[in-house]
Amino acid sequence: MPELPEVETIKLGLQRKIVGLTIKNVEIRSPKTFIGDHKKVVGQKVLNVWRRAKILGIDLDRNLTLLFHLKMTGQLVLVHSAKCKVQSRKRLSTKHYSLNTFVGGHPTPDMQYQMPNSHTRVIFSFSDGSHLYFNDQRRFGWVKIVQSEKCKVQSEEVLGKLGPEPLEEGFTWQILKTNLLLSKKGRINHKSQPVKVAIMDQEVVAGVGNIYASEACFNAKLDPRKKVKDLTDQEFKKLHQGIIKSLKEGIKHGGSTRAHFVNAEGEKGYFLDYANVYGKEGEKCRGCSGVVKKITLGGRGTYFCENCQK
DNA sequence: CTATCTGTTCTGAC
DNA sequence: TGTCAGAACAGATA
Repeated sequence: MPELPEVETIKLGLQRKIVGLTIKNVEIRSPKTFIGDHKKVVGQKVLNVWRRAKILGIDLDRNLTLLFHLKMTGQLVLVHSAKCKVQSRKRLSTKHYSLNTFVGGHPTPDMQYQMPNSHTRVIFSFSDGSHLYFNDQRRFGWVKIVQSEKCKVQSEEVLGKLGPEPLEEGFTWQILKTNLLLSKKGRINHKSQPVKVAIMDQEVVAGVGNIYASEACFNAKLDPRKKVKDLTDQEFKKLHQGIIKSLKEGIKHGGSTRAHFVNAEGEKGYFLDYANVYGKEGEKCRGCSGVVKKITLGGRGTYFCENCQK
């Protein structure tokens, strides 16, 4: 699932496995998905893998960086060795498979893990024989080549306008409050927005998507409908902590689920298990005796407990 | 079968 | 200026 915790999980996995390798080939199956001249990255070595908001970056030689955005249904699959290619579903052993592949992004049924599949848009081949598959069912995601130097945090040119990284030190409750209350031209005024909608703006805080926005409000015991301008300092503090907690739990989960990802039940277990409210409509609240309700805010599904989120 | 839902983000109309 | 629908697209689910 391509929100911050998922992209972070992919980053950690790729860091261990592709740094130092050289790209031997790039196959583009969906031209719209790849922006730039793919030939430029062939022959370049992977220097580093990083993340900013929901964007994944792979630094290469020659001041080149590959940027990935998975959008809603993007997925990255690294298959280490062609020798261990899975032949049929019956032979799909979790242990065997997880040793040789690394998967991150949008969950799909396990049959689809034979790579490439019908959703494969770009394939990178590395010097050690491994392959990185960029899959994206809805083709909203993209890969692009940019100059590494343009990826500096301050630069809006290639990464867009992004607020602070929620898991870094610079993200304090005061910064969150400032960004939420800031009103200046060219920027959305969040004051009259529901708090859940406001924290999904990447300029306020980077990387919070629809799931974690609901989860953050639950952790903060805050009604997602509450207007930003009505929040007290105490509530900004709770919101700040709620965001951090939800993302950290997501990362913890993303890391621990990876190995089980290929199980038959893996897909459902993927996020429904750890979420407190997301996707839990009608279920008992984990924090009180209430029932989780689903509403629409800013056009997006929103889950919360009316009883304990005030 | 049809209708409606979906984890993202940008654009343009009103 | 703020709000909203629609566009990119494809599949799962009711």
